[in-house]
Amino acid sequence: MTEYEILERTAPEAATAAGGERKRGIDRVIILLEALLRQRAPMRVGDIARLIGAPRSTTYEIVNRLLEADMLETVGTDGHVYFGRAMHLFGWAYSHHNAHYPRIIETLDRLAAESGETVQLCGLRGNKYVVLDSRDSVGPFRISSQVGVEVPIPWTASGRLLLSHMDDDAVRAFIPAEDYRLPDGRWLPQEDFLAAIALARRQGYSESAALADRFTWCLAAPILDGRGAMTLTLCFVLPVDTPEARRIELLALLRERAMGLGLVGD
Amino acid sequence: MTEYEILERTAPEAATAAGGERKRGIDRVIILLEALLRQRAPMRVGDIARLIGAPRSTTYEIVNRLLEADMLETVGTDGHVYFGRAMHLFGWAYSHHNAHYPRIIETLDRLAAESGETVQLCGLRGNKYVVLDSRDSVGPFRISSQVGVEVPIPWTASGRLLLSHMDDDAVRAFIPAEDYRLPDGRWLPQEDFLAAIALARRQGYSESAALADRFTWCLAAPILDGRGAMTLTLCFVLPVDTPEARRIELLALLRERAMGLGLVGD
DNA sequence: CATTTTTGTCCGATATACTAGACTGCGTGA
DNA sequence: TCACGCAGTCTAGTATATCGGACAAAAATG
Repeated sequence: MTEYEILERTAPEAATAAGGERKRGIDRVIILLEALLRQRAPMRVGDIARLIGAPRSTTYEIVNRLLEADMLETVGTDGHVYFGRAMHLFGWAYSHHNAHYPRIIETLDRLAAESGETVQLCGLRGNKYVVLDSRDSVGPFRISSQVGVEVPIPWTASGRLLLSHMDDDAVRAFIPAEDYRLPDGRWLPQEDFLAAIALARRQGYSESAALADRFTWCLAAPILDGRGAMTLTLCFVLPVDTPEARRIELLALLRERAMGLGLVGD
Repeated sequence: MTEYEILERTAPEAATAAGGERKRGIDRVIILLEALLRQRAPMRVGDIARLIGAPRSTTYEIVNRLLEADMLETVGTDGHVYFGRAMHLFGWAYSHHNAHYPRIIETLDRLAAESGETVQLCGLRGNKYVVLDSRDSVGPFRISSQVGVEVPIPWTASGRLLLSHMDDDAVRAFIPAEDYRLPDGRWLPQEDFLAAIALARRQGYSESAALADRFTWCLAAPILDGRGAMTLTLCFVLPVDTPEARRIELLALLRERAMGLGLVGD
């Protein structure tokens, strides 16, 4: 089985992208970078071309230009490419533009070190939820998570907090219908989701068991930015059998630390 | 004085970019992102247009497309834009593709915490030196440094290590002539630089006093990757009056930690 | 070994992305 | 009030970026 066939299997919709259409370079670049992010691994130019539905010649042209600019770099000797150093610098500039980002990361580190559990920094990207950074727990059966992978918002505890500034209609308009279908096939009733958001808003935290999968229990607390908006959350991802006493203890710790990060004028 | 005039002052060459030339979108995007990185602050679209020498209509077109893709995002209410969340994710993917990047960052954190000094992770980008991450010292007169700013390689201690895989001719071809001119106006003789590289190669570390500026003393040690290549360095940036005993102590610590990071098969 | 697939580069034709410039509306300062 | 500069959008025309396809060389495949 070629690498491409594997790719096609994981992202068939992209592979069937309509051919014959002329697209501009910028669009190709954006599609290419998104594809590379989803793939999370270096790819060969030929495979990229097929995956994003672009002509080979065009793909070579674009990839070479991006290599020149250091936005991509070659990996290994057989023509694989992946993100380049320029991306690191752009991304660093993005994160650190928020003046207390270093404090957020420090908090993330300390929470992980003190608890030994998986801790994540989460936010939205468009109408999806993404993990922005994480510290994975250490045990033999570690619960780890993929930074940058987009997940339907209703699958997550943090999502309930991140939407708590919206009214019901805004939420209804924001979330695509298919995102209410949980990974195990169950459909989450929209009204339940709206109620959960309201609850999260009242409580100032959110908790969910066996939502995105059967074996995790998530605790999430908001980080308020300078203007009191809730654009980031900290969250614990615990094994679902964590004793209640410990969950309560960790929730308190999480809320205290998250609270300590916010509202400190910008 | 408008913001633009300030910008022009700091990057006059870009502002005088030849007009009237038609460029493709990809090139505009790359130039735009580089400009934003150099500026290290949100900019308004009009100012971007002038700074990168692109027509206003084109700049709006491109900026809007990048906003849509989350590679840029609006900041504040008066039309400023800066890097967006997608950049964070691309950059994260870049750094963490190196499997032991988390260990490198952990080492950076520990060195900073234990010493209280400024510690940096450094590398090359093209034929320039860049700081990839740093932890700044805490004292009242902190020596801080800008991640992502490009600096001529001969100005840095790390640069001597990062070129140590090249022979003299390769170095001569690699470094632009004007990069031998130090910030204080002195010219560093090329032969001295080549000798310093050879010394760094023999010693396995590099040290420089009052090179990039009058008041810092830099210590650098290499991080070897899986194949023994020297693509990253860790370095201390110390006040120039740091007692010799302490410098020796810190150098030993730095070398030990940097050594501990390398050669652990990929 | 012969056969097939893939890689990387090149080229001419043309659909179109980019540009110049016009236009509106807002805010500011005289 | 007017004059001015800037933000943001829109349009028509053309310079050119993109595309399909051809090609040689390299790498799988049988």
